[in-house]
Amino acid sequence: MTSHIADVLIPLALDTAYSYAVPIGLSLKEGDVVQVPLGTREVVGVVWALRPGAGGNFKAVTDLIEAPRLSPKMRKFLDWVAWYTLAPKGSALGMGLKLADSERAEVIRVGVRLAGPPPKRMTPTRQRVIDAAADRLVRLKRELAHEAGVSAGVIDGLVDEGTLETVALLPERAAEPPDPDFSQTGLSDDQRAAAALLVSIMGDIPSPVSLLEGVTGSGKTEVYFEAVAEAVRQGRQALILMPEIALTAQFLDRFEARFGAKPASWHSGITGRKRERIHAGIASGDVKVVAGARSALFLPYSNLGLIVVDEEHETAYKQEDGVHYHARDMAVVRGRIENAAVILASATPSIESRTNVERGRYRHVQLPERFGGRQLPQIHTVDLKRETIPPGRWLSPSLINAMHETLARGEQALLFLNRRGYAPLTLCRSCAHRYECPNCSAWLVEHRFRRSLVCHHCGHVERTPQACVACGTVDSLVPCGPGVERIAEEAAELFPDKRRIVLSSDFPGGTERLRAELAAIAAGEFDVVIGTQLVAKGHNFPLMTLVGVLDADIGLTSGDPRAAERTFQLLQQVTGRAGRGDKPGRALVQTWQPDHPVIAALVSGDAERFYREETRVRELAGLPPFGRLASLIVSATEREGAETHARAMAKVAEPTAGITVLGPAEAPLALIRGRYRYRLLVKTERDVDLQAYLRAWMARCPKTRGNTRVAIDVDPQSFL
DNA sequence: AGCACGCCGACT
DNA sequence: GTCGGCGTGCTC
Repeated sequence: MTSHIADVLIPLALDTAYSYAVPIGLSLKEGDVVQVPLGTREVVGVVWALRPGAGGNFKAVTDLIEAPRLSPKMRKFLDWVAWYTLAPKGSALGMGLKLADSERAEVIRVGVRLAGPPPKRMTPTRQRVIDAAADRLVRLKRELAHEAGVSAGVIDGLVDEGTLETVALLPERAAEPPDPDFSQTGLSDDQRAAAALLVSIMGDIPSPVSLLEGVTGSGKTEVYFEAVAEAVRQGRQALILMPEIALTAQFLDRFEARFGAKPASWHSGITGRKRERIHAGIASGDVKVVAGARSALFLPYSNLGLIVVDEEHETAYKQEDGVHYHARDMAVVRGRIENAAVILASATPSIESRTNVERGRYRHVQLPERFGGRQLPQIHTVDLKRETIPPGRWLSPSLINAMHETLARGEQALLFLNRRGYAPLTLCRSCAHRYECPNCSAWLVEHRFRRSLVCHHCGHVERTPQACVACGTVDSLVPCGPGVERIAEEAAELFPDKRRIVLSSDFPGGTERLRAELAAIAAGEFDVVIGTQLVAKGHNFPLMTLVGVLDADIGLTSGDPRAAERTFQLLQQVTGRAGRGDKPGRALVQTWQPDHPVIAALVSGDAERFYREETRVRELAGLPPFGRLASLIVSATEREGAETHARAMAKVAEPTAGITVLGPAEAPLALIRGRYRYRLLVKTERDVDLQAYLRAWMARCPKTRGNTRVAIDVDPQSFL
């Protein structure tokens, strides 16, 4: 006989909580983490609701798990995320709980110190240890061994002899507490005014959202640090969200310079004990400031006062597997639920954030100038219709001249081409065979360095053949078009004595080496940098005064409705790399269409102009002006199955008022790997509740349950 | 997510 | 004759 029933949500792809009987003697509260039987196994779940009643038909809750209880606000947030993203509630819970499930007791760390008489048998190594420990301070075993230049075994021996004693140390803190008044950075008048505005509205209810817009180098970070300081002064927590790649030592050092301690940092590389400590510290409120990638949004903050979304326009904030969500949008919602202020910071704000400013939903805080009077780069177009470039070459005479001038002054030049590999297309010169991917029929891209042909769609790799696979002719492969590797070859011929580096996401050696190379560039160890969009983001290169965009038209013609916006942002970011420090920089943008609105807006530096143009272009294309786009991803184990399925769903959807299927969109790489998936892009008219329609739509295709994932790109503000 | 159940192909 | 491949569906 029990008197209560617990509805337990389990972090699996289940949309409903399951009911369990609460055994007598187990006192539960809503939000408690519990263990329950499910089928043949035991799983962890969270009490989502508790109600009176006899649980005769139900299995019983096994036990209460020692883990921080999920607050009502956290549960509300997860419910909202599940509703908004059309994901099962259990999947949403998975994001908030998986972080906690390895909670184990903290091991007590031990240190050693000199305490007893010398050992009976003295040896030279033992003597070195005793000398090193002569000050009688407590040291970690490893540290002492290192200091004395001996192995840990010697220390153990001395502990057994009683010469050294072990001492329990306090557990290491997840993060040292930041001091909001550690050091005030010298802010300019503009920065001070912006910071004061952000700080002044922090306690407002409903919690305010601010768009902090400032060009590269205008000191956005220092400005939002003042808001972080204010949150800490108020005894509340602050979260700084950033794209994973931007979470660098450089950023943590800047934070430390301002606050005297590093923030807790949270990203996929933080594992094990450290992860648990930070998690527990956030739940208890000990950790005051977290700098993290998007998953940090789902941590159990006990008293969140501020969320900063740095580089808010970044597409990396979009999670495209499992639950689909945009971390920036979810941050706005979590801020509202937690009564925390939200600051969206960017040099190139997204269209939806601009729109929210225009509609008066977000406050616009602008930083007009580069800090310290730095100049914005001069941007010029190079009209490819007017310049003569020999076949097989891609650098225009204008760009080559500019490079000579720049390099002669000992400054750096960046050649930007958003295309990995050597050549995007490979043909056989004798039979015109075109190398395509066996899985997705996309062109295979030659990677000369790796001696292979790579599909940039699904990751398929094959060795570059010696002879044509179709006609057998030897050495007949012709590369068509340029990739960064080929540009590097051209630069090597033109500037043989200059130090060059090629950077792209397939850079050998992984993220760590990449970060080291970025630092080396900043330190001036290279003259010419050739890179893909990787170089557009995050890092500052103080010696770089020239940026050459080799083909500004890439991306403008893709079928993606956000192509223009993305290209504009990317080009504005990459040209913004030029002229840091006190050197004015310039950017040369090679293009076939100098009059294209994106290029024109880029050259004039007029983002507003771009935005107006973009809105007009979208209207002409029949697209909604912003947001209100959704993509449905239908997955199946066979390619044909997914495609047929998607088309069937489209048929059901078309007659539904307000939803138009725009057609298939290219599925992102992550979705293709492993399983074949198919993505449809749909739009809705103004004032149509997309969520409701998609729900109805999915209900009419019952077989799609669990097979369909829906990514929604709608302004969440309209649902608050 | 697991795990069971079920339906077809190749083996001691 | 079974063993085991995966495809499908359920878990309070």
